[in-house]
Amino acid sequence: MGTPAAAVPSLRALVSAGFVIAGVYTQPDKPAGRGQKATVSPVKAFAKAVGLPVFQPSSLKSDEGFFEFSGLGADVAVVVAYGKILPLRYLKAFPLGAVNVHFSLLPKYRGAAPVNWAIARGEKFTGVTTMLMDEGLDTGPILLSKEVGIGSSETASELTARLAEIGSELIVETLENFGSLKPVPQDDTAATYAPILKKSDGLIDWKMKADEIAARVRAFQPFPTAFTYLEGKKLTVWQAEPSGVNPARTEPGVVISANGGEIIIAAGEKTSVSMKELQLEGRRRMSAKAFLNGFRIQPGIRLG
RNA sequence: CGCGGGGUGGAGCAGUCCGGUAGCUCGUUGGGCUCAUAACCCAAAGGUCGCAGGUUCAAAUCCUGUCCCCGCAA
Repeated sequence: MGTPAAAVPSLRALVSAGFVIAGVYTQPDKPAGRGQKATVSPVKAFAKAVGLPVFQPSSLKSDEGFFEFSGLGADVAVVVAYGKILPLRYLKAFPLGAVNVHFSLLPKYRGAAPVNWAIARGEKFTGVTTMLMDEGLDTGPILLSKEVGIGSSETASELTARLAEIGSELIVETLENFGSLKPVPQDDTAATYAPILKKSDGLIDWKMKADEIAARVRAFQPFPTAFTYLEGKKLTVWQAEPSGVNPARTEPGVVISANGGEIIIAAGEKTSVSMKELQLEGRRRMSAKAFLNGFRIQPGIRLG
């Protein structure tokens, strides 16, 4: 059971490892993108490509839906970013229960956006964990986990792709050694949460320190992306890095300089940020240098 | 038929409303200046204005159709 691109490697790995897939559950096709075209989830696209049966219930509450699920007669359910809360009876439908692949080192970063928040908080490493699912939110006993370093300039998109691959190896290893693994209860006192990201989380608060802003720029990709406003238009920041101190104590959000291919913005606590890659609404993303060729930004104007 | 913006020399943009020699910043090439430079000065190359029709003496600009890109909303 899974939906986004991050779930595909696990499904592929299970197929390659020789596991028999009784069925693939994924979110229903939804109107998305420009012109509200029906969009197929990456997991569905892969499943259909390799000829696996696909199920896309819009709700898991009905009895018929559950009987269809339990009727698959599988040994275990594998869940990777499915996007729905599984009712308890689903977790107990098969002999070995349900195993989840979570992209953090549990009990840290429980929740929907573990990769994003790990980067946003400036973590140096995170990881992947497989666990037996219980009723709570990512609270089940741990089966296996693997630590993974976070690159200093790595975006959440890039890290998610890496973790997805590592997770695919971990889920295969978990299932192949299932009998000998001892589920270890999580230390709830050490738990932290990674709540689902909202659009508004992307709005840059220029009063934060430069390294925090830069971390969020990397953390909030591909959604909701870090953004600010330039003369009333939304300006998405795709790449940024701390740019030393802010000697003149310019107010946060004010442009300090904009030439030579660099756009320096004042941030909190006398720091400053260099915006390297930008995208103005309606335009495509481009380097700061290219941006300056067409948009003359004068020092002194305020963003946000 | 969800809303909107855009496709103009290698890059990013202006010009389109009020048709009539295609402009700006950057880059490139050559030359100059300088101890030197992403600095400065001079010069040059480079564009069938997304594509196809139409209107007109004349279309980047007006009309019709079509392809592609982007933001919002989901």
